[in-house]
Amino acid sequence: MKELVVKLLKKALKEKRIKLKDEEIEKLLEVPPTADMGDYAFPCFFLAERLKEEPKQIALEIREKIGNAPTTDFEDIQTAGPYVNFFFNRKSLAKKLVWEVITKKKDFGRSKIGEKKKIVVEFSAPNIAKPFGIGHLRSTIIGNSIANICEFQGFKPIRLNYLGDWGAQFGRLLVGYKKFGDEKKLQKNPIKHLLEIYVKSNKKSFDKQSAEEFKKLEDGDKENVMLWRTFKEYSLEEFDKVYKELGIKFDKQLGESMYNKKMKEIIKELKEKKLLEKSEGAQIVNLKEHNLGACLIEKSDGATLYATRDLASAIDRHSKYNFEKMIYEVGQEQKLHFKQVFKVLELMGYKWAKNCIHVEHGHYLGKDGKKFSTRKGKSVFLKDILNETKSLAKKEIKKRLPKIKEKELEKRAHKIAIAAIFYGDLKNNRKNNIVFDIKKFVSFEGDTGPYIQYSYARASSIQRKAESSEKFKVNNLDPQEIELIRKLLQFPDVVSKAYNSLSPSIIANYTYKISKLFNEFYHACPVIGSESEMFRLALVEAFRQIIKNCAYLLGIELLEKM
RNA sequence: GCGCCUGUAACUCAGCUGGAUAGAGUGCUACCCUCCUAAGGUGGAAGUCGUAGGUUCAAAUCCUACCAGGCGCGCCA
Repeated sequence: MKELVVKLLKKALKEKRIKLKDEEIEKLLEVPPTADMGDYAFPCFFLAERLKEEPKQIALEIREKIGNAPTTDFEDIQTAGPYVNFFFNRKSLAKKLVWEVITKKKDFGRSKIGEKKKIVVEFSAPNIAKPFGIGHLRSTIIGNSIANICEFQGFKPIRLNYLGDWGAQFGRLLVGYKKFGDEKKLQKNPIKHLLEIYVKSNKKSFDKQSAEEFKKLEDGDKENVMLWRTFKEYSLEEFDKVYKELGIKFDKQLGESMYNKKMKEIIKELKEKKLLEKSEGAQIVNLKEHNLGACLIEKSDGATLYATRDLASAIDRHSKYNFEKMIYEVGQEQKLHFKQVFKVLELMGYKWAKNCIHVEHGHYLGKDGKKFSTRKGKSVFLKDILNETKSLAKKEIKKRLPKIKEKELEKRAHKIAIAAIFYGDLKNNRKNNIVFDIKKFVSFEGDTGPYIQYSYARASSIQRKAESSEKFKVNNLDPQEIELIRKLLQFPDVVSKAYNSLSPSIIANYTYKISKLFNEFYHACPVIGSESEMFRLALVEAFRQIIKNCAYLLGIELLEKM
C-alpha cells in the first residue's frame, strides 16, 4: 500500500523536477497521528529548504500535480498546511490488507533482506556454579527475541549460549570447596551449596589462594579439573531445566573453557603482530591512543583473562560461521570490554571486527535504586519469580474455571507466567535500567503479557463460534475498525524498525497497541450476527495472525482459551 | 577526575534517525456484564518533558554547560 503513495509522489515530484529515489520518499513518509489526517503523510519542509519556497505552497503544488482523486485506491488526497495527506480508500485497504495477512499467514511482515546470511547471537551466558538470576534473565529474553527478529528479516541466526565456565571465580570456588565443601550438600542442592561456598570465600583474605588455584586449574591440575567438571555438570543440569521452562533453545552451547588450549596461539599471534607489550608485570595491548585504556591479555602470573578468551572465540566463530554480523547480548557494564576486544581484533587485521556488535542492556535495580549483586549474596532468583507469578495465574484461572483439571491448570498457568515475565522485561527499552518490582511482574492487568494473551483468546473465541468464509464484502467501516486496520498495516515497518535498532521493545509496544485496539473494536463492534459478519471474522483472523507473529518475535506463547 | 548511559503525570515506563493537539499502565475517581471471555471497555482528575542556554520555519527528540541517578575506568567476568 505504501508503494502506491511513493509512486504517486515520485511522479508529481518529477514534474517539479525533483529527483528522489523510492527509498528516500519512503523514508520521508509519516503515519499521521490520527485517522482523520489520513493514512500516510508527506511533509514538505525538506523540500522547502531545497527550493527556498513556502512548505505550504509546495504541498499545494504537489497535490495539484498528483491530479485526480478519488481513485480505486485513494479516497482522497488533501493538503493540511505543509503536509500532503493520503487517505486510502479504506474499504479497498481493508480488503487488501486482510487478504494479504490471511494468505501470507506466518510470513506476513517477513523480509528477505537478510539473504539467509548468518548472524551469530550470543546471549544468556550464565555463570556456572551460580543460580540463574534476573540478571541473566534479561540477556536470555532479549537475546532470544533479537535472534527471532533477525530470522524474520531473512537472516539465519545462530543462537549461542556461551557459558561462563572458566575464569578466576573458579579459583574462589575451589578454595571455598576445599575449605567449606560438603559432598552430601552438593548432591542434594548443588547450586545452593556452591553459592554458599562462593559467598563465604569471596573475601580479600582468600585472594591470593584463589589466584593460585585458578592457575593450577589452567595448568591442568588433576584434582582441580575434576572438581571443576563436577561443578559444571551440576550447573548444566540446572540450566537445562531453566531453559526448558522458559522455552528457549540454542543452536550451540559452548563454554569459555573450550578456548583454554588456544590461549597460547592467540598470545603468539598478538606477539607476531607486535601488539603485545609488558606493563606492570602483565601483558597488554595498549589502546591509549584509541582512548580505550589497556586491554589485559595475560596476568603477571601467566593466567589468561576474559579478553583473551573472547578474542579466541571471536576468531574461531568467524572461521566456523563466516558470519555477516555477530551480536553479543551482554550487560552495559561490559561496554568497555567489548570496545577493547573489537579494537584489538581490528588491529590484528580482522576486517570483520566492524561487524561485531555489543547489544547492551540495563539492569534490574532494587527499590533503593541499587544493583542486585550475587557477590553480596543479594539477588533475585528466577525460580522465585516464576513460582510467584505461576501461583497467581493459577488463582486467577480457578476464579474463572473452578472445575479445571490440574494438568490443564498447570499448563495454562505456566504459559501465562512466562508471558508475564518475558513481556514485562521486553516492553522496556533494553538500554535502560529497570526498577524491579515483583508486584509489577505478577500483575495481569493493563500493559502486560497476559493482556496480550487475553486479547488473542477473545479473538480465538469468536472464531470458534462462527463459521468464516474466504469470501467477504466490506461494508461501511466503524472508526474502531479503521484504527485497527491502520495499525495492523504497520507491522512490516515495525519489524524492520526493531531490527535496525535491535530493540525488541518496539515489537512489544506494538503488540500492546494492536491488542488494545482489538479490545476497543471487540467492545464496539459485534462480529457474530452483524451485517459485516464475514468481513469482521476475516479482520479478527488477521489480528490473530499478526499477534501470533508478534508473539513469535517476543518468544511468548499464546492460548486459545484462558 | 575521565568516559558511557539515563532523567517525561503521584508511581513504573513508551515516545528520542527533529515535525501536526506529549502517550500508556498502575493508583485515584464515576460508569458499563439479559450482548462474541469484565485478565475487558467508556469518561474524569493528574505534565515547567531535570535546569539554563544554543541551533532550527519547527526541539521531549540535536548541541553545550550545570544538577541528579546508574555503570565503567589494569591483573573479575
